[in-house]
Amino acid sequence: MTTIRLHNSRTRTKEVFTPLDANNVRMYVCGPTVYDRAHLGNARPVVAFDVLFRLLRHVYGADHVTYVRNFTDVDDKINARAAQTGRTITDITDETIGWYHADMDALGALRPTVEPRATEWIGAMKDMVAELIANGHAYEADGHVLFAVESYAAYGALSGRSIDDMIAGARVEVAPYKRNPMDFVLWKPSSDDLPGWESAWGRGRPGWHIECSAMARELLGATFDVHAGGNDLLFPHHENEIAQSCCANGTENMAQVWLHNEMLQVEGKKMSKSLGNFFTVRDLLDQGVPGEVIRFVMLSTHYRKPMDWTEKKREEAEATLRKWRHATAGLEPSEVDERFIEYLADDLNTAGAIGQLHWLFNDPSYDKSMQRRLLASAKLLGLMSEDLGDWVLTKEITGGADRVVMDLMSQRFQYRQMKLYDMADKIRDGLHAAGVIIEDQGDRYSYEFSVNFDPAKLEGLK
RNA sequence: GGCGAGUUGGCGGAGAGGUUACGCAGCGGAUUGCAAAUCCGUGUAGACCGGUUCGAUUCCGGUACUCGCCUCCA
Repeated sequence: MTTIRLHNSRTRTKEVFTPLDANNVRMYVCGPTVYDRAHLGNARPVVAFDVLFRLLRHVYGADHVTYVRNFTDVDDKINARAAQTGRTITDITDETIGWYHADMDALGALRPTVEPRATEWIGAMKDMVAELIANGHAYEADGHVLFAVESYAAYGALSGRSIDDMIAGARVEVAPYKRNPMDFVLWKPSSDDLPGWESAWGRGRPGWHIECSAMARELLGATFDVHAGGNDLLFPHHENEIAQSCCANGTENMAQVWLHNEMLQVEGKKMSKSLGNFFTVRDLLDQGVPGEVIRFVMLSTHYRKPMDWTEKKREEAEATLRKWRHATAGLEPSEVDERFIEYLADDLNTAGAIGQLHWLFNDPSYDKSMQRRLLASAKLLGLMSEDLGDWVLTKEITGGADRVVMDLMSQRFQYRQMKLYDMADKIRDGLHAAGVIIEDQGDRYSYEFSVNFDPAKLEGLK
């Protein structure tokens, strides 16, 4: 069996992965707060940990892996959006979840086994809060329920900070009702105009961190195998999750392995909503960038390294996938390449794995056995699948442009036969400028539309 | 200020204490009316300063710089 190694943020080392139960390998990834379109940075953990999901399914069997990714659909940002637009909260969250699914599907991400919505698990959250109060790890104050960080000796272990350090450098709001400035909210009161649920502490709503702890426990158990998310969630979100879960469940660990992806950057800076330098996955898809190309770019950098999104990478990824898809059209996938899987099993080294795919592609044999392996292997990266391949071979272009291009191609062919090369080249250059890729093969020719294809640029050529 | 990650050839980006990463671009050649595509060949590295070693880009220490977290954020 393939040995998987993963870099555990908790121990800061790469460790051999051994599931608690090989018949049910369990992973949890923090999902989105659903108030807006997912930006490109949101897609990085989705794609990275989708590869982990595929790898685990490959190694342990598709029926033996449970992947939970939540939707945070109760949150102050959602409330603010509702107040600002006059729409209802469920209207906003339902729509945003639909967008999220559409966008992540376009990137070839498999749907997780379970996608719980926080609002469906309020009861479980209230139970957990009550347990934490009962065993002395939480207290009620001024309508809030707060977690007492000093009651948990291991608080700070994941992020490597002491409570004193945190207070020293803290910019947290110091509320008078907190015993310790670092204490965080488990339950907060809701005014009548905000979503709220009746509870032993009055009408209120859950704090952000308790949502993940409660849903993870309900769906995966008190301890499970992998908990993953963006590196910016490491503190405070994951630190707080551990505190809540371990104190409520009386366990030493919440998850065996914690994985954190590095940030996606634009122009060397983190892409984030607060900086306003972000664009959404949908923006790219609408510009004609295929989801498979976005995915390829994401996977060409290791998940624990910062990655810049650039136009050049997009072009290279597109050219590579186009080349692979043309050359392997009609080939049947065989088995997954061993060297490839070694890369992947080594802490999800997708960049190395792609390098191996390049190596397989340069297969000199007549039966193309290595290229058939490429096809089988690439599936583990979610690449080269049939459902993501439309962008290469499709000729369906709106507005009758296909007809126009065909006529121009045939005209050019005639000019060439008549050796009127100036005329032929003029058409070729014009088609090229419009984004049409031309290939001559002896007395035959073919063409294809690049993603930059712009029908308007054909106008002068007719 | 505290905590953490990183710095590889023109660009992107891996592995390995000594043996080709790989891709793109470049260069030379084949092919072509010329291109494109394809094929063959090929140059260029590992921030800086020390240490360990027969030998380090790879291990250890320090310096510089970049980035992230400490506040909602993937």
